Amino acid sequence: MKSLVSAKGGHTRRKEVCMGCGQSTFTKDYARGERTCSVCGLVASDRTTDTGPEWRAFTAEEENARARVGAPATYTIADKGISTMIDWRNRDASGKAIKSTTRAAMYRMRKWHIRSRLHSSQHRNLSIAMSEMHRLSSQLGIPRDVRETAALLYRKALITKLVRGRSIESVVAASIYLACRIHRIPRPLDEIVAETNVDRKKVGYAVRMVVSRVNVTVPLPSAKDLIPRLSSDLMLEGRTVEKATEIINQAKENYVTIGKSPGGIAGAALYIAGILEDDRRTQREIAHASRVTEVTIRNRYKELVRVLGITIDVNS
DNA sequence: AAGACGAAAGTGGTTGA
DNA sequence: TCAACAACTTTCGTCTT
Repeated sequence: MKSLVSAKGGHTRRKEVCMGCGQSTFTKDYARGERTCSVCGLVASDRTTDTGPEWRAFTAEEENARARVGAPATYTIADKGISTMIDWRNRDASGKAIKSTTRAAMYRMRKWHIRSRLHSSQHRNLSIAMSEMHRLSSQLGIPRDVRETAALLYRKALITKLVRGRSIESVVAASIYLACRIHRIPRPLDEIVAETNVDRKKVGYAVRMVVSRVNVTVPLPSAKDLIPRLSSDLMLEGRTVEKATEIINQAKENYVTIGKSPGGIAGAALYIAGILEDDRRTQREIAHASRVTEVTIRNRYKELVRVLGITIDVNS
C-alpha cells in the first residue's frame, strides 16, 4: 500500500527530501497537525492543512445532510436558465439585413443551438444521471470502456421506465456495478455504495431490476476475476499469480467453487500459491484484501489442499 | 509476539413450501 | 410470507514459529 502510493507520485515539484535521513517519505498526522518523516521521525512542519470536513456527523443522515461535496448537479440540469437565445430574424442589432455569408453561419449556429438544448424530461434525467455517473466512476477509478457499458445500461433502464420512482443515483450505482461485472472486473457492491448517498438496499434492488428488465446477461463474479486486483493489492509476484490462477482452474474442474464466495476462493488460492512459490502473505493480509475473514480463507485453503491433493512444504 | 488453527455461536441471504 | 439451510463472520482459547 505505502509503496504503491509513493511509486505513483509523478509530481517532482512536490517531492521533498527529509533533512534528517535524506529520504523523502512524509506522513501527515492530522490529530497533531504535524508532517513527519516516516523513516526517521523528523517533524517537517507543524502547520498541516486539514483537508477533512470541519463538521462532525454521528449518523448517516447527518453525514448526508452536512456533506457539501458531490456532483455539481445544477450545472447539468437543462441549461440552468442562463443560456443565450439566437433570434430567427436575419437582422443585426440596428435592424439592418445580415450579409448572406454571415447568414449561413447563423443558420448553422441556430441548428446546433437547438440540438444542444435539452428537450424532454428523459433528456433532463439523463443529463443529471450522466454527471452523477461521471462523478461516481471517477471516484472509483472505473476504466473508460466500463463507463460506456454503464452508461448504456442506464439508458436502457431509462427507456424501460425503470428509473421512475427510484432515485437516479441508485440506478447509476447499479449500472456501474453491473458494468464492472460484465467486463469481468467485479467490484464489491459495498465499495460502490460507499461513494453514494443512497442506501445499500436500494442499490441492491436497482441491480435486480436492471438485470431482470434490461436484456443483458451478467456473468456471476468468479474467483479468477478477482485475482488481478487482489494480487496487485498484495503486491504478489507474477509467478505466484499464475500459480493461483492454475489452482482456481483446478478447483473449478473439481466443482469445489460452487456456492462459495469468490473472494474466499481467490484468497485461498493466492495463499497457497504464495506458500508454494515462496512469496508468502499472511492469512490476515489476504483476508483483508479479499474482504473475507481469516477463518474463511483457512476453510477454503484447507478444502483446496484436500481436494486438489496439494502438498504444502512446511519448511519455507 | 505474531501467525495459524479450530470450535462454537451468531448473522444475512437464498430456497422452497 | 416464513422457516430451513449453507456459507460466512465473530469471538476466543490454544498451539506453533
